[in-house]
Amino acid sequence: MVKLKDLARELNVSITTVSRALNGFSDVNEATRARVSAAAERLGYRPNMNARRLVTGRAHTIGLANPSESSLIHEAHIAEFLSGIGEALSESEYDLLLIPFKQDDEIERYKRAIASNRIDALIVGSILLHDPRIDFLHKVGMPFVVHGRTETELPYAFIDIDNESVGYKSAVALLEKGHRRIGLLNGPAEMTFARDRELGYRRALSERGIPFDPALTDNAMMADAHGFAATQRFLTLKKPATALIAGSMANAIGAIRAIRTAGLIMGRHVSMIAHDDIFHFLKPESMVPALTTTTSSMRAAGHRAAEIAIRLLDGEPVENLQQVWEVEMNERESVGPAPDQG
Amino acid sequence: MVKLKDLARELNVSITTVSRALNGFSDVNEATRARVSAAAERLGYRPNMNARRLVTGRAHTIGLANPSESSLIHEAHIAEFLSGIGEALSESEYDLLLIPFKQDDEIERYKRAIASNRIDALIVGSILLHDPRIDFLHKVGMPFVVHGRTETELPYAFIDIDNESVGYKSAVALLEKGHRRIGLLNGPAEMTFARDRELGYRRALSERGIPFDPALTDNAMMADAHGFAATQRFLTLKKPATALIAGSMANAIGAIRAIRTAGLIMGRHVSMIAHDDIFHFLKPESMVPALTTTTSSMRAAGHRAAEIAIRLLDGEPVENLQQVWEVEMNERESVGPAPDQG
DNA sequence: TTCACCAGTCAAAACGTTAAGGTTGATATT
DNA sequence: AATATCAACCTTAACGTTTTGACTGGTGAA
Repeated sequence: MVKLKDLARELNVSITTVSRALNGFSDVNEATRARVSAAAERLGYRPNMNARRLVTGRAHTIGLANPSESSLIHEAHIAEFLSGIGEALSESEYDLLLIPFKQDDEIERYKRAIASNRIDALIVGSILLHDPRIDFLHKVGMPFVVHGRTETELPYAFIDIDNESVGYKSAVALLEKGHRRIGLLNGPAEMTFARDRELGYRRALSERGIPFDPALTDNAMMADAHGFAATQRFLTLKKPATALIAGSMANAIGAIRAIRTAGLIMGRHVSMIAHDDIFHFLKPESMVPALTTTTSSMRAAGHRAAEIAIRLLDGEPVENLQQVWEVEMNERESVGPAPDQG
Repeated sequence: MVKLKDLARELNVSITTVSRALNGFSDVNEATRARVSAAAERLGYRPNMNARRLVTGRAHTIGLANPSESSLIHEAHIAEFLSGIGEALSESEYDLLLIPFKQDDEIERYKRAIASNRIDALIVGSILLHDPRIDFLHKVGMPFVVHGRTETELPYAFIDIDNESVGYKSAVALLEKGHRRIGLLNGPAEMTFARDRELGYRRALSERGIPFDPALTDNAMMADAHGFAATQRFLTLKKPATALIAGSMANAIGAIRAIRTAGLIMGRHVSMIAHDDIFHFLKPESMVPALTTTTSSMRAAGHRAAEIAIRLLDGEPVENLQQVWEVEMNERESVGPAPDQG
């Protein structure tokens, strides 16, 4: 492995000069810099990251916690999110450290990663309404970016989509088609995004004077099986749902199966709008009928989260690093007018 | 951040003694070791990873390449695989470095990670029949574990499932029900796993004297839309398929939709067996009808891959680190007898 | 008594880089 | 002519570990 010393010997200059030449300092002659760069290129020099990390005290690495039991939404979403982070980081020479954790040792894992100087910043997801991780990170002063939001007085950097609007827009679109019984297949109640979506959903209802019926909401992790079960429940109520809002493509698939199993046709007997985080292996436009969705790219969110982390480390104030993305609605074929109720 | 020096001062011993006590050397008095451990615990000492890495020359980190354009099967699978790696690594204090790459710079990224001393070993997936990455890693002498297999004379550590058997068992199960026209929804032809599955499929056919019909195989990335399109093609041949083998749950979903769209019933008009890598958000047993599958856990594979990497670094010979897992068949409701052909 | 040995400890060097401050010799300023 | 300034380079010290080899004082053997 070729190191600074080798380059220095080769070029008859000091190690310092080589280092400063490569790092773009102004007190090195342009001719020398050119010679150094050429030699570095020729010999395939790459700085030893660990030496650099030790002396600078910066790990040049961003951490991301990853649950070992893939329980929550995480599952497929995280792959896309990760790719987005990867895109952003590879442009800026930062590394990504995955921090695996199980059940309840997440904060313990954070401590370990922080104390051993492995990371400069952290990206945290799967955010709860009241999330102890946020308090902890604040307390120890580790820079962090939240994917989502939480209830706290403390300032923090985040990237989130407007989940209130997801619930609101979806509900409004269905209400305008005459639907009055709209089932909400939502995420776990303790998660902020699920709370926000319900808030939007309820606002749409109340603006139109329609009472909220708790029997028409389901809180569970977003999985195929839950979408199926909850939809079956919604469709067999005394006053069954005529429309559904699905929290993700995963439970939308289950919902579609439940609709079919009941002998109903989506877009005719039952309408549906799903939220799509964009998986490449499951496209709403290729469903039959094509699924109307609210859309936001998980990958883009990962990309942005990483960018925010880097800007944070570059000293940009937290206030500039709080972003909420509007979601767009893609109207397709799964929404139709409410059927006449007997 | 508390360091060795702090502990040494606190305990009135040398830095060396603290280090050796903590690292379990035999030449330190048990009483001293106890005092040191207690103090380390009390003050929350964690070794600075970067200093340790620098002096030992080992990064204590395993790398995993991650495509930025999530094109191939990778997508959802990688999340499970990652979790498995995470499980294994967290038990052994190793870190996991994600190495993002796009299109064709994968080997370039490897070089960078290796030369800068970021990783001790690499796990590589999405393996091609002839894979330049394997040759490269051999050449530079970086320890690596392959998830899958490739055609090469060189020895290497791997974890793979018996894909030939996946193709064979699935085909046999369908042939025994009288099916003679079996569509194979396979992965890209240049990938080893897809080649192996086709090999098994063809062996089953030829053992029964049934000619292989290329019109009944489809090679494409495993996505919903491809499953749909290929199934439509298979079902509209002059002599249509009466059964399908789907390479993953992703294109199985598309296939199911195509079957329904054609007004056919799975398990009755068309039988199907899919390979299931086990996603928690998509369960074959909760499909209607429940899907018969061959099963292998992507998560378990990730776990094992990481274990192999660690054993490799511990000096275990490559020959001991080559594992092929048998897959099991889960019979459910999507396979029925071949319908009478007009 | 002398020597060898051993358990337990330590000082010093090394890992490869960055950063602080000093040293040149040449040019500009007075 | 003396002094200040400056570009360009260098020496040295750090970063926090691990590791090597040396040093103790005590014990047992000769």
